[in-house]
Amino acid sequence: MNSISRVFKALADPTRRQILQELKQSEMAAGEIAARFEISGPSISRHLAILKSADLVSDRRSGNHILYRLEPHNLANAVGDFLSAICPTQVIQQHKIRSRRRT
Amino acid sequence: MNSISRVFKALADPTRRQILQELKQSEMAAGEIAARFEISGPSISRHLAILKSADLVSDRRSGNHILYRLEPHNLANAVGDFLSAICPTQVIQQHKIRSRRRT
DNA sequence: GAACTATTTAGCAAAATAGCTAAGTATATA
DNA sequence: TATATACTTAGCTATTTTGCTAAATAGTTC
Repeated sequence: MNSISRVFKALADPTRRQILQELKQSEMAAGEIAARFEISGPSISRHLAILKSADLVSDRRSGNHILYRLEPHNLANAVGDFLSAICPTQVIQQHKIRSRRRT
Repeated sequence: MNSISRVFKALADPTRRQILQELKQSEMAAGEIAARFEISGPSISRHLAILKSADLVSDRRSGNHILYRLEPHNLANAVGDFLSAICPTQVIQQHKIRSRRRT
């Protein structure tokens, strides 16, 4: 599966999108993430593996914990490239994902 | 299912993403779209229904044909809102989905 | 209205997805 | 080294998704 497919597949699940939201604040241990959801630890672990394989998060071990961190560049690249390929520039400009109007 | 979920589910399939790309040029009849893919007409018809239920395309009848049209605003809104919610402004600005640098 | 064209809907099979529990791996600590 | 903690991997089930063909619907034309 190619990169863009992995990203959009990863984003198709609401739990995974929510995990990304949680990680926006700061990196978190897998267990800490799991504690914020109703579903089981192993299920969250699998969601994290899917997010990681899409390069939307990265992980690192810290002692007994595994810390997950959002990788916003990869998210912005994949999704942004797609948007840019589909939507006329004008539409993107009209939307608030634009950067500041004047620099 | 809510709007954002419908959009991301719709975008999860590569055939559907490609349909959106094809529609970027101009509106097209269902059969004309189907002709560009290997898969059967009924399967394309279902993909179109999914894209429509996510408000990513609209359709209108013209005589014997049903013409599908890209709805880029809905695409930009849903995906853009999500990106804005997850990625720091800085990351979005660095990416080319930003609008022109200076106006 | 009968026949033709364009498209969708129905019904089915195969594959993918997401959930669970149980078992395995890795690190920390007594 | 034994035990505890934190996660992941394996193996299973239920559900959803995607593809197909056949049948139904909508509009056009003779």
